[in-house]
Amino acid sequence: MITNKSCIIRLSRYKNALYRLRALGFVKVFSDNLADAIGVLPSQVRKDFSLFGISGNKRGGYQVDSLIEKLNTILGKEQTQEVIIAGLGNIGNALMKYKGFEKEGLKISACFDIDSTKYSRDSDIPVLPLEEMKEFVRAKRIKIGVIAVPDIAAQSVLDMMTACGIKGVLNFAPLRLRASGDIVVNNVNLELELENVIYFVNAQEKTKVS
Amino acid sequence: MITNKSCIIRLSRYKNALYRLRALGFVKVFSDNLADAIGVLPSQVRKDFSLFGISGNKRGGYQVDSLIEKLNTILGKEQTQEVIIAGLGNIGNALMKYKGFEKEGLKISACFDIDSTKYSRDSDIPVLPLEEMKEFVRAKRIKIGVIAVPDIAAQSVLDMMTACGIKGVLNFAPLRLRASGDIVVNNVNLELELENVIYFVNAQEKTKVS
DNA sequence: TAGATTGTTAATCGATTAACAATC
DNA sequence: TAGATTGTTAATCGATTAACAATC
Repeated sequence: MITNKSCIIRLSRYKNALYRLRALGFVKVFSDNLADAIGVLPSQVRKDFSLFGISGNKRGGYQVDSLIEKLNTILGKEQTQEVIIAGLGNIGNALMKYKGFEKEGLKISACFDIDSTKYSRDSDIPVLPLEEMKEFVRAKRIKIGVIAVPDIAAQSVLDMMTACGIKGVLNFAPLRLRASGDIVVNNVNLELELENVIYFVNAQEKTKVS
Repeated sequence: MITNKSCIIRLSRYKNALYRLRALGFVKVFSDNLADAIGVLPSQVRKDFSLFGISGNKRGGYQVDSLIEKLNTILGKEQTQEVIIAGLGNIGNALMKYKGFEKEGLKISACFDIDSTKYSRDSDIPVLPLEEMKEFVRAKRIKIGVIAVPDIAAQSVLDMMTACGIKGVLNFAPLRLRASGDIVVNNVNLELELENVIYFVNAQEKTKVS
């Protein structure tokens, strides 16, 4: 199934919206309920679903429970996903402590750093030397990693993760990484996101003046 | 100038690439140097530039210095942009301490929280009660805010920022905020980004098997 | 001059939206 | 049955890519 990122992001949003709707007592939903909820058109919802073979009932909409289940299967959320973090600086630390992941079925299994003062083998989420990554990842068969190290170290950490058998990476270092092999890299660049806000604010102010 | 987000993101990337190229000694660049650097096609580079009235020299490429200057002007980076953060939890804290912003001309001017134990009026970046946001923002004419508060508080903080005169927001709360008036909201949803990586890893594994 | 590169126009591509037949 | 909603096909839209004349 080849689909684009924004389509998958919409599936996640549908899923989140459905949990809210279910909490409100909804048992079935129509494409326009979901469309309203995430801010797209009803035909977009139906199109997305048909792309993944999700079907509802003509005139009867979709059953909330089974829809959530199907979306979770597609998104790989039937089981808890274990994730490791490389780099225990500001961002790595925030991610480690962030409570939002747990309720999404994401478990931070360990953090890795080069600074030995940060090591703590016995804490809830162990902090280990980078050199132990391969052993840990292989033993636990972990597929997902987060890169939160300084820019200059990011490429070598990606290479290390690739060598460990990590299959997907969320990268916070603000530079383009060269991926070798078939590893998926998704970049989050906070400076760029802020710069983007600033551009559109300035653009809006200019159009208002003119 | 109405353009889409990905075009502006590319402008930021060109700019970053140009700094690197300049550091390597480049005085002029061609569209295919820049294309290589950020991973697009040369015609994309020229198209983007022509959209913003940036022109080079036929056969002579673009002057690095003046190109950087023009991009910085477009991106609103001629002067330091002051930013406030609402919410001093894990993410807010990481952003406050993050060194990457400073060298991008972004200054965190203050943080706001409801927890009085976090207040520190005299630190380098003051931490203030939420109620003082309006006064602070108006006095300093701040236009950009970051929302890093818990989900349930996010909408009310956006409303507060709107009331303060904030024009652009980077939102880390994983839910869709309703913007009133002409405020720009850019959402960063870390759970969604991770979920996305997981989906594509699973998708890739499936195609490899078959 | 010949060759290289821009800037712009046209073609392509893919994603979103609209329309509507099928049907519950 | 009449009305509402899906699922899919066709139309639209916008962004990316290719092509090429202009020109340095």
